[in-house]
Amino acid sequence: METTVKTDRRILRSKQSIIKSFLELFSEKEFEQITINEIAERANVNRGTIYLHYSDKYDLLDKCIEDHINELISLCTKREAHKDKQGMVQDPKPIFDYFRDHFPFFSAMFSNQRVFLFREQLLNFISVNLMVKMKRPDNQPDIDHELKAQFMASAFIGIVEWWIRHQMPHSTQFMAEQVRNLFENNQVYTNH
Amino acid sequence: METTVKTDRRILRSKQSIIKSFLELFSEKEFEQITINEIAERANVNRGTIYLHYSDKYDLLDKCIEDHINELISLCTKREAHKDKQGMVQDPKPIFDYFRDHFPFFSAMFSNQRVFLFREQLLNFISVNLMVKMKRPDNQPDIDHELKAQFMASAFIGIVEWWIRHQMPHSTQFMAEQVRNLFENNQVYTNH
DNA sequence: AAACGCGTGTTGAATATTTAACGGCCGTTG
DNA sequence: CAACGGCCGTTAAATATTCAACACGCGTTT
Repeated sequence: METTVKTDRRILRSKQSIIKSFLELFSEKEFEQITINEIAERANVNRGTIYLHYSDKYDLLDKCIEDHINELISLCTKREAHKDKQGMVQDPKPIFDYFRDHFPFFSAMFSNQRVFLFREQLLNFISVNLMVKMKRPDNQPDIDHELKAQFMASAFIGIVEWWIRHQMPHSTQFMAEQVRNLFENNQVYTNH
Repeated sequence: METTVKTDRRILRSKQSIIKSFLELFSEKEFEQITINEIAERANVNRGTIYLHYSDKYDLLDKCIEDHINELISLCTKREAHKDKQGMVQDPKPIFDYFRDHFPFFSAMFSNQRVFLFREQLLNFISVNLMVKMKRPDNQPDIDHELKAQFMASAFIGIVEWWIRHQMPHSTQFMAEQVRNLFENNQVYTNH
């Protein structure tokens, strides 16, 4: 509702630059080895500027993850509003497109020790998203919805991780079809 | 000699950003259609900032060309200092590497009406570079050195332009070998 | 004709970022 | 132990950039 008071362009550019070089470094070396100095140097940003926006490199990593999770969320909710093709269950392709378009980030995430932070949030996002899709009256022997969502979400992430780690060997279209079939087989979707 | 008083990082980042989006636009549409507003918008830079560094879009284009010409010059002179492999005649590969590494720019240059500005400066750079390589006592019927340089430089640019326009169908290594042979056949190089 | 939209250059005040410096901590080297 | 180098996190003053607002020209619409 409230029109977010357009943030100063300098802030946008600084953050962009900082995040970009941080992710580069993140894919090159161990997180613990990365130094604020390096990030600033590569981003052509003063060291102080980083502290102006992030309290330390852990915070920086958190913010990066947060940003992408939020993007994914808004991607889903925006599409839900659009009536015909709802959410990530009926058409997972846009989700895969997003993964593809930000390959450097997700690739770095999946090939790093600190993946746990990330996986946890991603898993939460997916399972919540699936939960609401399973509200239909179920004539099957009652399987707990939350449990099932967790199960499917974990499976979904497993596939994504495999896909990213193998340099995206299939198109997003193909992946979307596969996932949709898997979902259908497990009766996740809602309508008739 | 004088250590250039390290320019403010904000200037560096702004110029980088401006030039980047300008070149993007340059490869997308006709130069005359490009507007300062567009450049600023895409670069996440205030319109005023562009005027702070460039007087108008023509100046901006000039500066872009100038930058690359200077890079090429310093690339050659630096290598001349290094004794064993001198200049662009004995080993043109680094030159081709530079073209390859800045493909977007040169590609835009060669596929645009305004190529003339660029070609003129590039031609001048090459021919001057060749001139100094032809100082040797020549037992051939006297062909004017300047004329010959112009001739060879034009030929060189022709090859580069063909290579860029065709999306670099050969490796820089291969191109360098070809060019070196052509130079030798025309007795451009100095030492026995 | 007047009114409008759109791009250009240019200003002044507000603000983000830079620079250079500080003190502190830690690991290495003498 | 002392000295050093490297990174940290923070500060004050200098500076580049932003924003919003001008006035201008120019083509289009009313």
